[in-house]
Amino acid sequence: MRATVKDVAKLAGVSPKTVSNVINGIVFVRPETRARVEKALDELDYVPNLSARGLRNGRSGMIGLALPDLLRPYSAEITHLVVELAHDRGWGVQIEQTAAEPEREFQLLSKARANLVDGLILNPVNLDDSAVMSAGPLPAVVLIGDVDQDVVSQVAIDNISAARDMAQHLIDQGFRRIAAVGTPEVPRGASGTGRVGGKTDSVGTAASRLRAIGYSEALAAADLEPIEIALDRWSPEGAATVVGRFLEENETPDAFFCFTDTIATGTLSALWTAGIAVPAECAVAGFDNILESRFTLPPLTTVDFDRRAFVSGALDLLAERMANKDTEPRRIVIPHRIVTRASTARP
Amino acid sequence: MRATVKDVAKLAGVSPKTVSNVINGIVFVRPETRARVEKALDELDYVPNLSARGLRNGRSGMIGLALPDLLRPYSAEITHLVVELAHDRGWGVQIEQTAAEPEREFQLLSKARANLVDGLILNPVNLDDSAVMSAGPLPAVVLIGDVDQDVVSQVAIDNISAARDMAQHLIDQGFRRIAAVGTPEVPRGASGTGRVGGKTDSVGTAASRLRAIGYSEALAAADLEPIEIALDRWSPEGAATVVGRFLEENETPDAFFCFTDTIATGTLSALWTAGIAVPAECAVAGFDNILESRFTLPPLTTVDFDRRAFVSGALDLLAERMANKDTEPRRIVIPHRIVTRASTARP
DNA sequence: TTGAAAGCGTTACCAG
DNA sequence: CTGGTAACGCTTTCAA
Repeated sequence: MRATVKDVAKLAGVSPKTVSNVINGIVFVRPETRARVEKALDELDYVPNLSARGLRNGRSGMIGLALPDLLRPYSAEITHLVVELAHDRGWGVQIEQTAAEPEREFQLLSKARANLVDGLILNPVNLDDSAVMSAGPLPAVVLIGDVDQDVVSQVAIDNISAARDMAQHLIDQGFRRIAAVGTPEVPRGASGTGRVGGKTDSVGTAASRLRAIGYSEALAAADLEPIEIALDRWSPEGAATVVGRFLEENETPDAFFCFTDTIATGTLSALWTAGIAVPAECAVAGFDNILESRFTLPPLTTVDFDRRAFVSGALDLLAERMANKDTEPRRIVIPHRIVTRASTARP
Repeated sequence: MRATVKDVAKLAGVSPKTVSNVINGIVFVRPETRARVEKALDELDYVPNLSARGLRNGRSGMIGLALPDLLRPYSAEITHLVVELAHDRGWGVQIEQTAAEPEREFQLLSKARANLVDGLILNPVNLDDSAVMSAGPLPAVVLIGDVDQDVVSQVAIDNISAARDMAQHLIDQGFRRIAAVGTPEVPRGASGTGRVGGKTDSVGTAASRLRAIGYSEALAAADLEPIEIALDRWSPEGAATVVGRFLEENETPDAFFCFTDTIATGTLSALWTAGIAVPAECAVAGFDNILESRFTLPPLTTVDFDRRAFVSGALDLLAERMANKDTEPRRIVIPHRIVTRASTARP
């Protein structure tokens, strides 16, 4: 059995409270006593029971991180940073995946892992403002992504303008027939968004919708015809399949604007398979600037933003909410920029 | 304030025990009483406090997952599967990263997150058998990777023979000058295959050492000269830089055997930059068969193993240890195979 | 089948 | 500066 404060106290000849004081190191303890306690601590190889501590002071020292799909390199980058930066603050990270079941987001939001996490960073997919609103008394939550709501704090990039910028970059390069890959699966028309709880079908993720809007706006402004290629899931295999089929059935466009770098990976593969040279015959652009996109062939033009600032901002906001639930929700927008690489070089 | 069992009990006009019985659903409760309790549960939006439950039961319902570098797509795949399969067993997953500080592995091993996790899946890097031995009374731990020890349960692939098989595949394809990328950073001096004994300083990760051994063995058997390109970190940028420099200073080999697919990504990029065609002028092979390797240009020949079986095995072993700490440590070896794609086609 | 009470390991309050 | 004691919310003896 593991040693407890009582055991340590007994061995050191002090009370449990004193041991606690030594461990938490806030209160002044006489150096001599402290030494005795520390010796006992060491001797018994004392490890605090975090469940007990969590029960007592109402905080577990853990935060939750909920991402739609952990399989993607983008998720890996976010996870990596969250774990690293949370560690610096002394927090552990519990990880969850939401895409498998739509209601999971809502569950996490309303229960926050039943007090086992002190706060939650949620990258919502299906969630919209109404869902957030109706979640009842909220735990400390920060959304990462771009959801139109002001109930909880949020860190985001401006998806619409980023997509517009990228589409504009492609237009500026002289491309005319510019296809978007990764648009929502449902023709937009119903402005109402997907509602969580299984009542309405999802019409695509928030990011997907917003990027589609930015793309459309830029093309409309240049009087170009949009070409939308929908994807049910943002995976390389999905993109390769769908784009491959598109290439068989359609004239090759001047450029593909892929809504993530992962999609671009699949698109590059499909073009390669079809024997179409990039960028000579067709350009490709991505979104997110994942680490690997510098090493695709050719290297990928993409939308970049400071991921560390992004995650760091999320943790700041979370700390704020955890310290005081009554603070106004804040929103941090991280700037973005187009990183130009060979994949969109002028033919 | 959140509702507790007491509140629910009061509202339903029963005792806390009955509420507990209803929640855990093991003991028979009269349907009528059950209904009343469930109504109260619902009405008060009761959420159990997992810290309290954890304190009482001695189990938190969470496991830890510790990987060296969360940034890699390989880590994302493992994480994805662990979260998914652990979820099926009703476990939450706490995630940790170990590569940043070498002692972290040891800490995790000896403390297991101070009882906040019931078990730990650890992918060791620096750990060797002596470290495992000396960790003292062990929590439920399963190692993923290939460490030469039999103190704790382990799931692994046979790295040596997998690397040998891949090297042999390259030899069979007719390549003679075959370079390995990702070998340990050994101070050259020890005999060819830097074998490492118990206490010696680490000279690279376990996987790196074992793969180097398999590679050397195959080349030696074919009477070929090994060409080892060491890497301090298995990243695409590292590989691109080091291989790029290698290409400037040396004659291009017939093939690169990269010790991970991530390294292969960087290698392909370096070859592309140098204007060397793959596989026409130089072949490239990887290891792990990450999702993206089907979509590199050209698609990557690599070592594949059933990742789901791998993770599922790890969870089985962990469950075994958690249920009964006195069971013998077991070792599961997952079979591997070479997946042949265009990157190693005969010139 | 249900109720009362004890206790898991910590920390906080209040004495001394 | 330190010791006793209570309490966090839950589950689990034991009794009824």
